[in-house]
Amino acid sequence: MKPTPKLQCLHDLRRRILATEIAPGTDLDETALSEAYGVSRTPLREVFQRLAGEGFVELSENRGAKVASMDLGTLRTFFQTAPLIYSSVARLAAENRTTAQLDSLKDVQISFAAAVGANDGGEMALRNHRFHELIGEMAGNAYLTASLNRLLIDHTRLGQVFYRPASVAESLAVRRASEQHDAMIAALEAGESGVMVELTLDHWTLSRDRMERFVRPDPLPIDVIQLSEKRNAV
Amino acid sequence: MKPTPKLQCLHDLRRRILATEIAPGTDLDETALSEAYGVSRTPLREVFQRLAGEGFVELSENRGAKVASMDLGTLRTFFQTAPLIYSSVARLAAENRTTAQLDSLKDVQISFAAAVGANDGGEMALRNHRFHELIGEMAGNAYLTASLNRLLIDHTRLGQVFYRPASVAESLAVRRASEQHDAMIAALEAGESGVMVELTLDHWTLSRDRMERFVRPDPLPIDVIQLSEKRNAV
DNA sequence: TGTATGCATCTTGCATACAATAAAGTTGCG
DNA sequence: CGCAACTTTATTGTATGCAAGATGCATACA
Repeated sequence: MKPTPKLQCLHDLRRRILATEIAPGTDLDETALSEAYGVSRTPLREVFQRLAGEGFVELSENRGAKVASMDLGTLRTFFQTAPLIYSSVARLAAENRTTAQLDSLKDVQISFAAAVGANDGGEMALRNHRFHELIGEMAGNAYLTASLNRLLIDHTRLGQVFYRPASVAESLAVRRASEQHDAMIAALEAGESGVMVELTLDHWTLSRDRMERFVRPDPLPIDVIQLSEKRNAV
Repeated sequence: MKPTPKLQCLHDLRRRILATEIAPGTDLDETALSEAYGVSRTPLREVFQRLAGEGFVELSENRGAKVASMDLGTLRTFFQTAPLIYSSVARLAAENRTTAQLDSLKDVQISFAAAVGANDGGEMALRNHRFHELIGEMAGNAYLTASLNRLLIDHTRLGQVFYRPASVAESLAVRRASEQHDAMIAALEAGESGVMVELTLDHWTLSRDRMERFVRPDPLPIDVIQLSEKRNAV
């Protein structure tokens, strides 16, 4: 693992996209980025191609690279697909995980818990991303991993939105999520695929509810009496 | 759609890999291929990156590109995953297909039937590939499509093996597959997702059985009497 | 005032030349 | 004769320069 500028650029772009530091739909300028990362345009373009393959960006002819957008259609398919893939991967992970992978997962979970303690929303989202990415690796199924990683990109980007504010209710949900991670590690270690699947679905439900509440928050208070008076007045 | 040499190269490499004209595991030489396709190494490398993103090839640092291998692990996960993804995609395709997509699908099926008539195994496999790729597009689910397309790559490459010989039993199976395609088109047109899923699973079973029979053929005849005589002789 | 066309500028795409890295072969020494 | 270190060679990775395409603006005409 040597920090060649090209790989550093690749990793940093991934991170920035996941952190929505670069917003979905943003055009990526070759010249500017190549100067910023100190690489020439040639390797940068290869990085773009690779990011495109992973679903981080979209390429179009003579139009350069653009961060993958998240429109209504994307969101719809996201909610449609996530439970299926997540639970399938969870089952396989419990069956196939190696102890080395389990150790890595534990490390990541420690980092995640630390971020929760520090109330660092961005860090939490990224560690959470890595946590689930690792579970994907445990499953050892290249076909599902392709799906999973794309789901995780959008999941993390959506998560950035509501990891930030950290109201009291939110931080409670985050602690709950962290506990679920611990339980998952236990289930994976024991190879209890059934438990793992159930935990994963619970985890999904928790996350989904928070996303839904963000999209459709409680309506602002309406002064009902005033409204009815108005109606009578007319 | 203009035939720029770069895209031509991309498509041709895809075709050759699917046709196992370039065998799994083969190393791809940049210099040789760039000369062959009349493009410089720079765009060719971008093609490699793209093919890697699609799962056709694997890249490794300072080691160039290699056609995606198909070892035992790959096969195992392939059989494990295919029915799940195929049926999920089938359901969505029936719900979301546009008439334009349906027209394309009909065209491809005509080509497929023609290839069956001409007994052209390679062409059959490629048209079949495109048929199922289109169903993936109909589903309109980028996450599942990522999985599906990777499955299809390996499915087509496996298929090349047994599409070739075309014994009497084989050609019967192929005709059966073609009929299933027709039925699928009808189900998609009617939006009958349940029927579509069932057809897809039948289609999978047919394909799987042929693959299994190829991997584990009927054993050679054993002269049992001779063997038992030998045993007595010892 | 609205629209169309031509020009200028900027961005992307490609090829060639050069640098770095890995593989293979050779030579020297034990 | 065998092993090891060094040199050579082949192949990959990177940079720069140029060409082609796209975008935006200005000007002219309806």
